[in-house]
Amino acid sequence: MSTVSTEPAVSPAELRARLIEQAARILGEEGPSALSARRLATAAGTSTMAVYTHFGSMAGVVDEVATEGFRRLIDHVDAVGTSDDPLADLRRMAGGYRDNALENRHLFGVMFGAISLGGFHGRGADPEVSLAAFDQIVSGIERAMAAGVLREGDARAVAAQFWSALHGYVMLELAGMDRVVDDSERTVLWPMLAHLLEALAPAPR
Amino acid sequence: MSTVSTEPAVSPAELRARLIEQAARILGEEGPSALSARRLATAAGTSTMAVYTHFGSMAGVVDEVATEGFRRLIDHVDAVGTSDDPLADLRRMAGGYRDNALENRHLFGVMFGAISLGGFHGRGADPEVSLAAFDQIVSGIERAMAAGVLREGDARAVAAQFWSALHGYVMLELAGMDRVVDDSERTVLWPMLAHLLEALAPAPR
DNA sequence: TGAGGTCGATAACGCTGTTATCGATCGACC
DNA sequence: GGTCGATCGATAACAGCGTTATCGACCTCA
Repeated sequence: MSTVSTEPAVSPAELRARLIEQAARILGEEGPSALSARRLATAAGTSTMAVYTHFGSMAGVVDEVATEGFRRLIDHVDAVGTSDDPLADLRRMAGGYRDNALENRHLFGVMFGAISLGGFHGRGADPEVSLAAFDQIVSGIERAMAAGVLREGDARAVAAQFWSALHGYVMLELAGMDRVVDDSERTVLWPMLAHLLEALAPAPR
Repeated sequence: MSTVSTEPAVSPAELRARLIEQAARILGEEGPSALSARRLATAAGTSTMAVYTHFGSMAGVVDEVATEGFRRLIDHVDAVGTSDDPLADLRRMAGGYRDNALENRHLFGVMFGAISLGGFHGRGADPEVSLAAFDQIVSGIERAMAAGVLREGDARAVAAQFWSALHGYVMLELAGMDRVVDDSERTVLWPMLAHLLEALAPAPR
């Protein structure tokens, strides 16, 4: 028998990807407190040093995971597709946004919670990726304007309003604040978005 | 000279209050990563054990600080007072909410960020206090309904919509997302709230 | 075949949250 | 008035944390 290792001998790039993947998994399954350098390294089958050669610090890991979270959000929202009813598309985008947040609550927290306790919080996700997520909403608004169901105007500003309202509802829901109002999905989220879009509708002539 | 100590000999209740006060101060001045049991104990002039006898764990401290944050928010919003223009009052409440968040961003993060990294997050603030904060908004909405500038309806549901939109804008601003839209206070926050209230206005007869 | 450089495994630093132990101090009750 | 009981906090220890220095192994290119 030779001394040749029978192990796969992963490349640095593979290892890096595996670290991000495992970090996202641990975060999602066990929450923020379970994500440590040693734990992450073991899960990825390597040593803690690999974490530091690839990401510099745990904050670097978090930034990378946050970016990954935005990529998944984009995919999730993209999956709802488009129809010939741009307002319905916006509603379905909102639903996708919310579903993604509820299914990946810890990941969502990292994406937006520069605010973190006891924690490493780095500089946040790659702006290019988080901007792409915002651009999805902008596109949705633009389609609605082009179709004449929303008043023409600054699509980015309108998209930011839509996003703020949606995001706020989701954040409050994640924080458990939805308990202050019963059945809030039916009496808060959808009416709120409907009101916003209604006020942005073209003036009746 | 007797052996009587010249120290103040603080009571347990005083010490507890001092711990909460110092925890809020450290968090506000130096951020989440500076808040440790030893650091907190030293700042309050005691030992780490005091933290555990009074709060059980650091998570307990965080819950208490979050509750304190809601109390300060309530005071801040209360300070705007009321006028005979309920809609203007709502706008000023929103301004107070936002100002409070920007001035105490770490505290704000703890209040709503059950989401925390590497962290202790406990069960959140005392529901009674956070509910009181929500009730401020409900009262504002009720006054507007009573004055006939908002359509009569479920004030709690409407308040939740108002809160969601406001909260979402503030959270995105704290996360640095306001950079995706220029001058967002003027083109996002106020127009968004105006649109929401406009859609909730009584139907013209 | 050799040289250079990248990458990760090992071990150590000071710090963290948390707990066991124990002494002091204060109030109640006989 | 004196003693008993309980509450509270100071000390010291534990395992685990992020991070770093060291160093050996490997892969690439000449």
